[in-house]
Amino acid sequence: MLDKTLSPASFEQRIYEGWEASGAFGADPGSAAPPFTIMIPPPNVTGSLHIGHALTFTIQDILVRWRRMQGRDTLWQPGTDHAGIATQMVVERLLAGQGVDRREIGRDRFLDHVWEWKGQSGGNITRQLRRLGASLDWPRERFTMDAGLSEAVRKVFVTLHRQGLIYRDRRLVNWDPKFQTAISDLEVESREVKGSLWHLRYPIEGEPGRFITVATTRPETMLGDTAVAVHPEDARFRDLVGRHAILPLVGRRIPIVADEYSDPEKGSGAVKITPAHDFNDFAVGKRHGLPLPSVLDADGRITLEEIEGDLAAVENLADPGFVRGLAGQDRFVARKAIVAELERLELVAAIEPHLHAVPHGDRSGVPIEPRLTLQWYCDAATLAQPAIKAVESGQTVFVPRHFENVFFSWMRDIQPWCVSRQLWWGHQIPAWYAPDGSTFVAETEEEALAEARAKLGPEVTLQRDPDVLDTWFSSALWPFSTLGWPQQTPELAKYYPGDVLVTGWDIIFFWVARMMMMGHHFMGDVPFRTVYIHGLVRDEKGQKMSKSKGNVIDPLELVEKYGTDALRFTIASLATPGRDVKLGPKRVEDYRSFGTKLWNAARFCEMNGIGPDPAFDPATVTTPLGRWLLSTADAAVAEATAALEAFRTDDYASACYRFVWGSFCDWFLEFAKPALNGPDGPEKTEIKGVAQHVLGLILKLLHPVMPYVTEELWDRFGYGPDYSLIRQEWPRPAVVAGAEAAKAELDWVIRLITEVRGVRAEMNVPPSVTVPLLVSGASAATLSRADRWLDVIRRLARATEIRPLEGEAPRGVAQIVVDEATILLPLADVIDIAAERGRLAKERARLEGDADKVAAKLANQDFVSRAKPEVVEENRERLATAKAEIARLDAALARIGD
RNA sequence: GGGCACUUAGCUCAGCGGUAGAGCGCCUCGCUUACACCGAGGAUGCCGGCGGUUCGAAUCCGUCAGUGCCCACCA
Repeated sequence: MLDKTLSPASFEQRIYEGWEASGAFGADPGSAAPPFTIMIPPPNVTGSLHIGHALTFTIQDILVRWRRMQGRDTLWQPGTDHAGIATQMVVERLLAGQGVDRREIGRDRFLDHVWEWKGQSGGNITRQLRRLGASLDWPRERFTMDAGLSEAVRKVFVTLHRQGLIYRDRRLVNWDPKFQTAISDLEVESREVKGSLWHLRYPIEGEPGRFITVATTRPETMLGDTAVAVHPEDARFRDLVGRHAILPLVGRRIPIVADEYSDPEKGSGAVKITPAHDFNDFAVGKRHGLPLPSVLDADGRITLEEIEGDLAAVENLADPGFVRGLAGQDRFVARKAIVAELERLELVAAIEPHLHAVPHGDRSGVPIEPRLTLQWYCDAATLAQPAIKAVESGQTVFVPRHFENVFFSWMRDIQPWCVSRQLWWGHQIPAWYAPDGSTFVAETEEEALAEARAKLGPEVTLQRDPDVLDTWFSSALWPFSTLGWPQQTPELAKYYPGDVLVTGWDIIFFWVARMMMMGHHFMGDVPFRTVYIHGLVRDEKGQKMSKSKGNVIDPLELVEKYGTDALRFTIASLATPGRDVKLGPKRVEDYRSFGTKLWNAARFCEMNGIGPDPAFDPATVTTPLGRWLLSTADAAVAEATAALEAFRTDDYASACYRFVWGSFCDWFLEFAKPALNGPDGPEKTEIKGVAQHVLGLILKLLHPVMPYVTEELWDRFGYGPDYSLIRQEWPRPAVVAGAEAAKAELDWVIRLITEVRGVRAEMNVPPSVTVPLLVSGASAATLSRADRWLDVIRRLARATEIRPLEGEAPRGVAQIVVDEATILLPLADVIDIAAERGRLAKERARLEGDADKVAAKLANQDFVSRAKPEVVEENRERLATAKAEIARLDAALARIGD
């Protein structure tokens, strides 16, 4: 016997282990079955499952389980990401707690610590994925820093370098002063900051008492100014172009140049140019051949090294002690000091409060410093071209489609990708330098050395580039590196390109775009055919979840409390493509009842001896109830399948919900009760056969979204060997003989019962009162129908009997119209005649309003001549039906008397 | 500044050219032998505003307004 209540905790773990042990998740490259491939977006190896994971992996698992049931050779490729900065940060913090600084212990020992940490916490996320029910092909699990993937990374780097698509360049990068590394444009986020706009007066050379005022938000960088720019058309400054200003504090003579970058509307109309600390100024500096002195070091502290010459030359112009004293000061401390000093010198013309966007490191949270350094870059613009074409031509399609615009707009204006990071945890760049500065890029040190020796002589020694690659560099290779590339494996041949990539819109640029680039370049084909973009999970109020807000939902807590299936069903129901999902415990609690409903329906079946019957053949079903259920089930299968094909897990969940709850439980099981309670016979046997058949079908239909409870029921009922539902064939819609007639008949019964219930409720007839149904004006077919369904109608409509009305209607009746028949409920004792008359009149008015609208439509010549014929016909029928019903209501009103 | 999305029942959202839908919530009734995480019944909408296209618009086009987001921008 099934327990009275559904308790997911009692079987979830056992079932998952059963599946995994049976190899049900495994792909088989040797099989003839067509593949279905999803590459997991690799979570951080040391991370733990958050609600966003629950969303993306639930969607993926639904697709995977469904395709597997459809007979596809399914590969859901698992793995984890080394997550360079994030992981290094965690371990650094851990060590700091023990009083250890990574710089003290050195690179090798630090990396030992990171590997140790990975060993300790690396299993968390995969254990949690198992709890979610994710049917990943675990034996194929990969890690972005395992030997194979590292080989792929080196191969790609070397190849792109040979092709000129990876190169080293000295230019401004986004420098994160906290992590002391370069980061890519994508890792920078703008934050609105309340600051000030300082108007500084720079003296004009040779004209004592005359100044040019520049406006800046960053006075501390003035030490590195090498020009002042004004707009060429700006009359205010025309006579100053070509002359020089004297940089205060430093005394450097800097040219006043005309450049269109300067905006006369902004600030004072003149702008200081600091080429080494501002991206725009860098471009201006290049145009005018200006020097590029850096005045901030890796920590974001003032350094005077590169302006020593200036200082030495002109020390008489300022207080040398002040400038010297700035050396080593933090940039924000220096800002205050410089402003104070300039104020003292009366060189501050104005200070305006100013709200502006300041770039911050997305992980460090500190303001980013543009800094002139030597880094490795990838020529993304070139790699982007085929990727753009692939989306344009539909080789890869985004779902929903409008995300293609997001993809295009970024890809068409893509900047060189800075791929080097000044970190230790990651793929060390395979580049070696000789003492003379020559660079050797090779997959191994031996190769690099051999090359160097050939070129520079046998004595040469090489030093490896200490930097590592951006984590997303290895992620970009994920769709083929996990399959064994650069080796030509059977997996690579069969599972590339993948079918679907499922991910959130927040990493289209970071990951999707880069996989598109690398996949196309190295495999000659796109990495996936479809990119399914889902939203982000927010709390019930639509707020972003964050630790600081304290509104973070732990998916494992929800699993603990409501069961995995409830969480999965909730997510599936709420996930509309591309839209954010508002989720809270309440929603999961609501959807949990669906699993309970299924459980209880199954219990009912069990109690009535309904169970697997291999001999049952749907084609032999003759009862209207059986045929109705089978055809309704088929419609649900068709709907669910179409929804999954369109990546609509919400529609899929809703189709299942409506069929199971609305059709199977509310009507079929209720209709089946009289037969099930009655004596054995062919009808009872058939109803039981249909019930077990459709219960099995329901379990299959729901399995992708609620794998645990369906598998448990499958096993408990003995539909197949243990843990075999996962391998069952996905149901196909079938043609059911006599489906139309059965539907007409059942619809009639359902309407009759619903109408009777309605009028009873409205007349406040207590459920304990049962009444006869007197039928007037019914056809012979209707009377025989009523007879056939007598037991059901008596039970569900609280009726004593159904018989034709003979002679005059009794006094005090409530009346309902079902098709051609009018049903009278004699309720002399309880009925309020006036209320009944009012009810009928209201119904008549509603119908008349309806009829008038339709009649007006049909009177419109344009409508009749231009609308589709079937629409016109449909309206004619509607009018006729309404009119007939009005006539019957008139009769009913007459019957009721005064 | 450029772009995208959204605005439908109290709440959360489907629907995207032919009679306005679901879940939850709410109201009334009910322990009818699967289920109170239940059953039966009910109320609730100028489908953001204004124009246009169409025989017909919640659905298509334009426009305005509000909301959210992405990209750019340390004068």
